[in-house]
Amino acid sequence: MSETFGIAELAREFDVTTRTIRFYEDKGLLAPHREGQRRIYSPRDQVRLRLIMRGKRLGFSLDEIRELIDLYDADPTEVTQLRHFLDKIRERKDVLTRQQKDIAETLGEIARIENQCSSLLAEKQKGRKVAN
Amino acid sequence: MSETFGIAELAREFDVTTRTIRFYEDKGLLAPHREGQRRIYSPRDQVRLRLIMRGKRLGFSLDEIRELIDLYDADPTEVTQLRHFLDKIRERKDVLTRQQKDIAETLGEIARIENQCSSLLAEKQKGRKVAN
DNA sequence: GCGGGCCTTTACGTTAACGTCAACGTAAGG
DNA sequence: CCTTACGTTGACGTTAACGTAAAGGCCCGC
Repeated sequence: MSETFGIAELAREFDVTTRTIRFYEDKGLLAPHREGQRRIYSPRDQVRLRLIMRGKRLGFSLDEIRELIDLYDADPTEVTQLRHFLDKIRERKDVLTRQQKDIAETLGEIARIENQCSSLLAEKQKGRKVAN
Repeated sequence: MSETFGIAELAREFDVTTRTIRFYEDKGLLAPHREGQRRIYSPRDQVRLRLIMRGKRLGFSLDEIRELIDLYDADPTEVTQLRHFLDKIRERKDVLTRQQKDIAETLGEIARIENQCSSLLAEKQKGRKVAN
């Protein structure tokens, strides 16, 4: 019914260990509500964890991921902060754009190899039939 | 004249330390020719290092990077190997495609934030002029 | 001959991101 | 009351990817 998770549930859902989740909390990436001692994960926490996982897939460090997440839900009040904020955003954009390029290149090269391979495979199999 | 590099040159060129380069060699990612004791890096080695750096920007481990590079210059002779090879290639493609999606999402969200921010900044600056 | 630059190998140190283990609390079920 | 499941904190272990320092070889110009 409720959309809140216990730590074990959350761990199963995201296919990580509870240790990992607690570790992220230590690092300030999560801050679940508590019922007594126990951690309760709201939908918002779940979104955060999703963001964390996405960051990891992109190879970012936990520090970088926290910075990124902070961008998501901070709202800077002062103009100076706002500028700084925009700078950070653009840095991120640059990195991500760079990654896009890298991926495009790599995918291109891989595709070439794959084509060579699969046509080679086709050859071999044709040859086999004939040879037999 | 010659296109070969010493280790220090290479390090400067790619903005890494010589330690890093030697480390990659230890890990089997590079295998430079030697003149006596000294390492000589051919253009081919330079390409390899470039691939390594790209892999790192994408968050791959050195092991994963080596696998990828091995894909580049291996040519599998047996059909069984060829199949296995194609499997690996497709795995890579999947990961990269996944990353593409993740990046696209992240860039989208970041763009939204950037827009909010910059319009907010514009507001503030207009308000300032008026307020003054 | 000597400092400086470039190179070598060997080895121990460090950081991030967890894994693993210990020792304990609490609530439910038989 | 005992076990079982789920949770807690705390502390030490581990792996990857280097950093850093030690000790020395080779060649150059002064």
